[in-house]
Amino acid sequence: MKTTTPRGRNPRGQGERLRRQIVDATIRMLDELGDDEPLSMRAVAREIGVAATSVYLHFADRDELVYTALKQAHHDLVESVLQVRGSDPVAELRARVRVLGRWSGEHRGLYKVLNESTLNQRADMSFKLVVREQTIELVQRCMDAGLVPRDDAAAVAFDLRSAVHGTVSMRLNEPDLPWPPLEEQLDRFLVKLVGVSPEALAR
Amino acid sequence: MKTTTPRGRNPRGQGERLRRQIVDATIRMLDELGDDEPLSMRAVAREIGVAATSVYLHFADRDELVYTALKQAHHDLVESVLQVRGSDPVAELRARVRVLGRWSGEHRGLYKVLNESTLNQRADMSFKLVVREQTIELVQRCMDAGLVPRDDAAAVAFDLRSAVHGTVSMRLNEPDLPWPPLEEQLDRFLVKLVGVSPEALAR
DNA sequence: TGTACATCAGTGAACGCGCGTTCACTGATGTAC
DNA sequence: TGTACATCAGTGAACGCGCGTTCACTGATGTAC
Repeated sequence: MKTTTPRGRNPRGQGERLRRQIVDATIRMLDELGDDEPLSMRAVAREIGVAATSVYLHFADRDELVYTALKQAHHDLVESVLQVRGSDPVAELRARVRVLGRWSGEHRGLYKVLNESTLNQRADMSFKLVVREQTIELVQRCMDAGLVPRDDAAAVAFDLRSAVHGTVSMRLNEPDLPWPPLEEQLDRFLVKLVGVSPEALAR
Repeated sequence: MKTTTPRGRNPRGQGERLRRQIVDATIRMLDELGDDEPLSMRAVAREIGVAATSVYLHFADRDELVYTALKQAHHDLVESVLQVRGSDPVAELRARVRVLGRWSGEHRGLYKVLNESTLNQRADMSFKLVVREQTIELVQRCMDAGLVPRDDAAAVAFDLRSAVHGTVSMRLNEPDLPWPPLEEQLDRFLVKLVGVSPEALAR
């Protein structure tokens, strides 16, 4: 689990490299822990083979480090979800939901920390609002294209996000239970909650 | 926040009283913390005005205490959800979902610890399966009574539980966002995911 | 009725640990003159 | 070309803290004889 490079001092002007290593290690460790509280400055430093004090060269305190790492991780997630394109708004919505589902399975701990850690109450996580807005907009586009019944896009998007988050959360928190296939369930949500026609999904 | 009774030694044969106090305090503190990791034996002892060592008279270690408290809390929740009756299966399902929603709002921390703490992966939380089974059974009764379209009851129940858990989880984790009314959303879930007719809910 | 003993419901001091954070420092590399 | 100085990228020792857990103990109350 150690970082690849054997640690030597970075050349002059490259001090930011350590910063990147610290953030990467923090993201990795948060993903393993699935919680922010038990992540320690000392453990991060140990992970990359550096003195604990060196972390303070780049981050004022633990909170700042964790916050930076989460923002970074969330940014990467949003990037991969939003870059998805589809032949029409419904296909795009479906693809996005699937990418989110897959990401959550591949980054179980990060998903938990981002959405369920107590940090949500202690720090400003407003960067998460993008997802909310993008989902509403995309649902609206589905309606505008006449692909799903016209309705309150914000409410429909919220219902969809709730259901998707709910099943993902249950799967992550009790990974040992025998869960039914996620993608089929996501399709049901699109059909039942958004009003996508089953034929549109079969295509 | 302290326990009511000023602490004196319990009379002979009443040693179990302390045990109850410890569990109650633990439940209270877990509810405030919304997480099991930061709960300490010493803090529990402090809370009820007893030596830290006294906790060990009743619990072998921290895990045993937390586990006992959670089991207790879950039992209380299940009691209150399952005792709900309705004039027909649909009314009953709706009432149960509402009770769960209300409970989660009143015990935000407990709901989180029960459903989202890492304890789910470390301890045997199989007592939670009752809820799953009862929901399936009730959905099945709704179908048998011809009140909702016949379908795979297990899948429908799972979809419903996902959606309900999802919205509750989002609301709990970001309590400061301006969430739309919960009960209306729960009704939408009943209509869209289970197939309850809107008229049945209007009654 | 008296007394030795057992049991019960706790207590206080101590252990070793990992933690966040601060402080004064080191030693290589570049820069001004 | 040489050298004093500044800057950069770190380090090591130390602080005080709260924690889980163990250990030997205390002192009131009941019980056998």
